[in-house]
Amino acid sequence: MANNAVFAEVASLAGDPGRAGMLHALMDGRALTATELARVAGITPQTASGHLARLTVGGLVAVEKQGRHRYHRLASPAVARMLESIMQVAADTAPPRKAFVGPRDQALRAARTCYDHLAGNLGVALADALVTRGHIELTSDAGIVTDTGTALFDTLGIDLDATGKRKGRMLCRPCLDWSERRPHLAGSVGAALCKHCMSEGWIKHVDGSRAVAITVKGQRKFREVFGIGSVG
Amino acid sequence: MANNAVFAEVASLAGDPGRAGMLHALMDGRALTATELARVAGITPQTASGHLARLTVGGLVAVEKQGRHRYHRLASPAVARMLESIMQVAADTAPPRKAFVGPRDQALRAARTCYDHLAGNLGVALADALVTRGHIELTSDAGIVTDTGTALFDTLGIDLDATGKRKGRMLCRPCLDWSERRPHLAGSVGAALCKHCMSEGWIKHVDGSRAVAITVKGQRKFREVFGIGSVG
DNA sequence: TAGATGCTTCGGTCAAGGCCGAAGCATCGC
DNA sequence: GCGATGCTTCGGCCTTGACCGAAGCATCTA
Repeated sequence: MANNAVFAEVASLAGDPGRAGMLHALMDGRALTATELARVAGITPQTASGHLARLTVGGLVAVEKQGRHRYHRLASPAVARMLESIMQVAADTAPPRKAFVGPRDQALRAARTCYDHLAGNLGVALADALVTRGHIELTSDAGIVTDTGTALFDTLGIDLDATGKRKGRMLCRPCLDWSERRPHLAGSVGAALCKHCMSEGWIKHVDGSRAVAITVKGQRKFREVFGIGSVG
Repeated sequence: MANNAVFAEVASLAGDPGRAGMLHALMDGRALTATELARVAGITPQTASGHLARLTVGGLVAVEKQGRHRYHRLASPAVARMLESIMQVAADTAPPRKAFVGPRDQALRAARTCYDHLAGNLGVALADALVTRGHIELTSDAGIVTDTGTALFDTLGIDLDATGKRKGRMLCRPCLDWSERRPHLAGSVGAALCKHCMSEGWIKHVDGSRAVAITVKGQRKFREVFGIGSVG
């Protein structure tokens, strides 16, 4: 079955440490240059270039040329979901690893973006708050925004209609967090919420990583709106 | 970051043609012996044995000893979802491949199991029927069983409560079909439906593959209950 | 036009791992 | 017990591909 070969090729593309590092870095949804990706993956630019070429023809990465820079990003949300699910399994497999959490790791666990939505301690706390306040309902399979949730998002100025084709009820997707092992909010609703937090200046990206920092304004807002205390 | 290495290892485990073939075969949710898996993957038993050992320590496969047989199955639903998502990306990447669909491929496209739920032409047709009749609502992110849907499943004798912790609304998960490129019904609801079809004798597994055949009784039932004509 | 910067291609080295044949254990049936 | 069957381990062959240094191309700046 030829299909099988394609499957193996896609999986093996993600199965190299160098490429895995680059894909990991791209999981924040932004587009990065080859040199940046080489640095985070700990390889030389020419090696990264070869990897990126393979990832591009393999359909995992899309590249956009801009002057002398070439910006690379994940080719589709489907790729992001695939990486998420691999991280999921990897987290299950992973050793206890209690000790040795570097500061960088620490920041990632506190709050990070997961392609287009929020994850980490903050992401889980937000999902928890929304659930306990009755704004959303979540199972391991799916989620729904309740009427009060819709109202809340409306007052916050989050446009759910724009992101997903709304028809009657608003559905959303839970995403099991690899660091917290509990679900956070993904899908179009999660993306809209993340985008809102970002544009309102409640959170901002830390240097060139997926980690995000909560601003002072964010601390206040998260407390006021969602009743979330100190996070991270 | 040590985490990255685990990620790459998990992905590379799925990234070998031999292992991919075996994992693909295990996607029907059943447990198979090493020899059976070797045959479907087209490798010798001793090679398969080595692969299976790696898959086991890697946490992708669980093994159960029974007499002189050792039955292998996917270690968790998370692994199944990971494989699904890889197939998803692989299908996007895949060439047009219009010609050259073997009879085996044909059967898979008509109807197959996807770990614990139904996929292929039949799976999509079922999802379509349930949606157009207002029994479920689906987006790309999530799904919900309506009141009439709950009633329908009740009269059919499908116990939704047993599979997922029911709390008020019943949520379910859509799963994009790699052959049809449209969503079919997954999650606990999809699993319950598939289990019901199987136990009622509406469908049955074809030899040792993921393909399922619709029985005569099934043809009648699918028409009566869901209004689905000839499928496949 | 000249130099700096980002990126890719080329060439060669080298380690990882997939593959099988043969042999070794375990378990079942008789 | 004894052979048959399922599976694993061992040893050796061989392909794949990851890696980097050096050089080449493209684009921006001055």
